[in-house]
Amino acid sequence: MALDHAILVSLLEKPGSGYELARRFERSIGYFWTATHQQIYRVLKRMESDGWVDVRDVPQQGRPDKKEYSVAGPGRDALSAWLHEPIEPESVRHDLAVKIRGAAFDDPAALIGEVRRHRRAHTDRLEHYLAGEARDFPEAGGDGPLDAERELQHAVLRGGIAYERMMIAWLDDVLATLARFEADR
Amino acid sequence: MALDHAILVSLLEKPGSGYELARRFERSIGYFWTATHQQIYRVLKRMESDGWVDVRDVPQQGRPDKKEYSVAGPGRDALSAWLHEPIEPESVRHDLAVKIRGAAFDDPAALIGEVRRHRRAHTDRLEHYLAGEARDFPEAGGDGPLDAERELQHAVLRGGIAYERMMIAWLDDVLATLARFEADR
DNA sequence: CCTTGCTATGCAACTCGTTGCATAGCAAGA
DNA sequence: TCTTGCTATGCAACGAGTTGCATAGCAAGG
Repeated sequence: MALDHAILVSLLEKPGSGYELARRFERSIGYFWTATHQQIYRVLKRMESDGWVDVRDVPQQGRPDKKEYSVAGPGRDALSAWLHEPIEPESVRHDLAVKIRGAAFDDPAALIGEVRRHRRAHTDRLEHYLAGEARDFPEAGGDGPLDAERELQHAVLRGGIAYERMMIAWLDDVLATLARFEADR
Repeated sequence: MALDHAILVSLLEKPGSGYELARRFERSIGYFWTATHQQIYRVLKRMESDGWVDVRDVPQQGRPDKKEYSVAGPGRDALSAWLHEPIEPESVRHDLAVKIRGAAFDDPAALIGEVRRHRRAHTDRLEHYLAGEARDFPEAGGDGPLDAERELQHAVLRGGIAYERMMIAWLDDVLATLARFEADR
């Protein structure tokens, strides 16, 4: 149940409403954890009734009021406990890999368009990450004072960058493989 | 609902029982798609009643009888239809990334052990993949006759290998980052 | 005024995935 | 003989995640 913890981390980084959290899950946090607004509202409600988060009604002008959530003591404790217990290395799920192996029983070359589409999605994400890195972490290598929040966010972002680069290279490999079947038909 | 399709692909590669499928999902298929035996039995039952797969009772000596499933026409059609429709690039879920960002609000250096554990899991998997590659795809580069099933399985395996190598390098990066906080406390 | 569109929150129903438990055949060793 | 352990299948309950829908405030433009 790491959605709870992902929300707690996000609220520790910056308190916000369910709506704002949902937007973050489309961006920064969402790079390694996805969630819809439904899930988020439900979890926030549960965490509120468990005393993990505090709520504050924030009137706004020009837009509807919002409920701003922030992490309370018990929520912090729950997060800390989770951080100190081991978790299983994640299990991966790649629809595309299923498709690639399945293509052997259909028309391999027909997959080329789909793989190209995915490649484009990954190059887009990579560019997005790199732009974010240039914007938020400009002092590359300049070892200033240790800011845990910044340094660790940067480390996670570097992971995202490495992942996208790996995927692009692999999809090129797959495309080269598929091309051999195209020449064949 | 790609579990259906993952099972169909696996049965096309080789017919088998629910139990055998569950074992494959711990190994080859499981590298990019996980499933427990419960899920598998449930899906097989549904696909059987939908006519996607055929069943055959296979008596065995020395062990309990089994039901061997194989893909029927409608199942093949369903797979083919899925192969030809676009899918969304997968959404990733990395508990460990949540932990790393969360560690900023706890004790970063306390994560070192956990990250090392994950690194070990990934080096183990990498070695396992490489052994499988050496065993099943020895003729590296030797462009023999085009066998779609083999070539595409190999391409997917290369993806797994690239993924593990990327993860190991990134976890080393994370460990170096965390080490700076250890020196600090 | 009316539509479109963004912010903001939520319910209900459903499907997918996990966990615990149960049963049963058979082999091998203590 | 009794236990352990692997093969083989399955039910029941629960929790996580998805999808469709609903409501409402407010702004901007046609």
